[in-house]
Amino acid sequence: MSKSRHYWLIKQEPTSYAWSAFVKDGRAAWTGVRNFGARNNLRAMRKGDVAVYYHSVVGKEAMGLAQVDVEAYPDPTADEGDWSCVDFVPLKAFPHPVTLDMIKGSPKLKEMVLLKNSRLSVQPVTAAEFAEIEKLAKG
DNA sequence: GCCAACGTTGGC
DNA sequence: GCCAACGTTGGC
Repeated sequence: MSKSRHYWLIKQEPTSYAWSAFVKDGRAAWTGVRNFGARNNLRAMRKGDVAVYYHSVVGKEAMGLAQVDVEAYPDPTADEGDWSCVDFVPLKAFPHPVTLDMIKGSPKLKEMVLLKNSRLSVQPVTAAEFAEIEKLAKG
């Protein structure tokens, strides 16, 4: 079993926490996830894994890449329940944001969880999908 | 354990 | 602003 980096997609409404704010902060604890599937994905992340940072609702585009800096630990914002968060740091901004329309228009991306289950806020991305997104981001 | 009702998310 | 999709809750 070779160890391989895993890829993810994290979703955030820019009116709540925009990519630009994340870059300015230089780090973010990804708290507030209250969905079991999303939580399990957070827990599966390993330091160094890379996540596509996607703006939902407003913009509907992938802005850049975040990297896992601290693996899952108890979410300090959870009053009750078994919830986790991870810490991300900005890795790089895309030269060109990848819009939802571009993703929908790419045959290689038609199986993305983003399209199949758009409500899941923390999703796995395959290596092939990730490579395609990076390609689209170059414009 | 089933399923209807409800709340939330997110695209349109 | 609307509504479809999904997850959660609660009655039975």
